Amino acid sequence: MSMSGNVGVIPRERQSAFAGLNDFRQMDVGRVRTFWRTVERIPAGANIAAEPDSRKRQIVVVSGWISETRILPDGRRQIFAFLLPGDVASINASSHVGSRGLVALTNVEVADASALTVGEQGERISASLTDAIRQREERLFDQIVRIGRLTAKERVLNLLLELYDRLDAIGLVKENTFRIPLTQEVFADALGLSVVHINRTLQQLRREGMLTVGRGTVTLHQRHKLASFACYQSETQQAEGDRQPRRIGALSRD
Amino acid sequence: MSMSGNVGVIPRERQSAFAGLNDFRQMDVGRVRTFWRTVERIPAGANIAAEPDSRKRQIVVVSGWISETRILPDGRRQIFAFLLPGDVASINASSHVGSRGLVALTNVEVADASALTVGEQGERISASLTDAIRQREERLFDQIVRIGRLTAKERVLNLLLELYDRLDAIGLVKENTFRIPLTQEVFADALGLSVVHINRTLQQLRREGMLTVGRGTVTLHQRHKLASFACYQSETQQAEGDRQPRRIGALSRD
DNA sequence: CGAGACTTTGACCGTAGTCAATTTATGTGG
DNA sequence: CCACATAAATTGACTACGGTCAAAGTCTCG
Repeated sequence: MSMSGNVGVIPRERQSAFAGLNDFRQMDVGRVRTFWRTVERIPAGANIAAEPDSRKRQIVVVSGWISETRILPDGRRQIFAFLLPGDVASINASSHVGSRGLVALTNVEVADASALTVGEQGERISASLTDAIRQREERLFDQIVRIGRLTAKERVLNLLLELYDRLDAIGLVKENTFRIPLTQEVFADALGLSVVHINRTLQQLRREGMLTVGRGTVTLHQRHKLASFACYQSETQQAEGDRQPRRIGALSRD
Repeated sequence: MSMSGNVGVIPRERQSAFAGLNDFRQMDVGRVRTFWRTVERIPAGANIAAEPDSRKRQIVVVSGWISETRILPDGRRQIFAFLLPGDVASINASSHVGSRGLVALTNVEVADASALTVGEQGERISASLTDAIRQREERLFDQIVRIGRLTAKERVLNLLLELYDRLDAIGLVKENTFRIPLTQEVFADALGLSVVHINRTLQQLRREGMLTVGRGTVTLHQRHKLASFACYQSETQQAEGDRQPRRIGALSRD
């Protein structure tokens, strides 16, 4: 299964729409031009797979949303992360049965990361990619905490707060509002909840005036309060508190 | 906060106990000798923090169990992963409030990864470290699926199966049995469940003859059946099954 | 206008959490 | 080697968060 979509040059006009990307990774305009030339376009809903030849592959998202997903044999689905412009991901050549897969949630443009790390500015970009990878891992931890220890309300808020910050960083937030091309089902699969419960949770959050949702758009009110309520900490901290060391014992009786 | 424990040379005699480590990362004996010299010993229950000076740091576990943990401001705790001999982890200099922390679950010996990647064999070891890092990420995904989409019984089995495979790979499994220095509370924090429920789940699994637990030891019966029951796949596959593309819609009404 | 995808609602269920008490290790000092 | 202290494992009673099922309502788009 090879990558869906076609390769093409993105018209210059559109560049303005992604202006934020420049700031995000400190890539200079010249570099971004090169960027455009190696961009691949992928239609919404398509799978992003590695070329049959290349074993491994790293991509950078230029525009659009991607989800990293795994589907269990019985149909249950889990979304690990959402990839936004500027994010990096590796594709395992093996996109076969059950692996982690990348799915375009919108029309997407991706660039080959390896193609960006060569040349004069390569090192600089390489560094920002390294940083992107680090952030990516950090987000996986956040995701684990969300589904492992937070309640439904907290999960929803926590994820929305993360998306807010990430989108804000690339200039896609205006007046506490951002576009979010996610289905409630997708949201549910990311947060380990059922669609029905996501729906009810969103309603509750709306009723409580914590957020406004509508037409693919989300507005967060009083982000500070929300953050502390949902145990959210914008890309750095977290609260430690070493619990007193316990005896390291056996799992059980017998 | 600097790394707890003291640095010392590990007596040669003990090396035999970790024979499996050689096979695991294909490190030749000579290299392992160097290994020992840079080993740091950490007592059970202690925190493993970066030296105040070194910004980032990568370590390799030589012996013992470590947990990667985060504690939320309200005390809830989530364990991201368990580190076993041969595993790699990076320590953020900032071991302050709320970050991800490494906690020794047993007496532990760790080596500095960077110290291992220099010299003649450095490249070879470096490669195996890279591989270890890849596996590590893969396991984070497994962890997300576990707590996001599996039931309590499945979670417990799935994790035990993973530990089985990892311990087996380093020669620490005998007759389907392995030692597991985990408290039910630790187990609970890793699987996003309550201690009480972990306890009851273990009992149920015992009653159903799927496993035997006792005195810090676990025996898995009919691993194959357990694996399919718990959606476990030993470090490779997974079942894909692209759900039909849905319309990418808005999150809601209004 | 219809079809299909998505959202919403209601009724009901069940897995897992909470609280609190009890029992069972495990260890330590005398 | 025993008594006591403490961590860990267990149990029971009760709760509640979130899941399931099924039907209806909305929105989009061809």
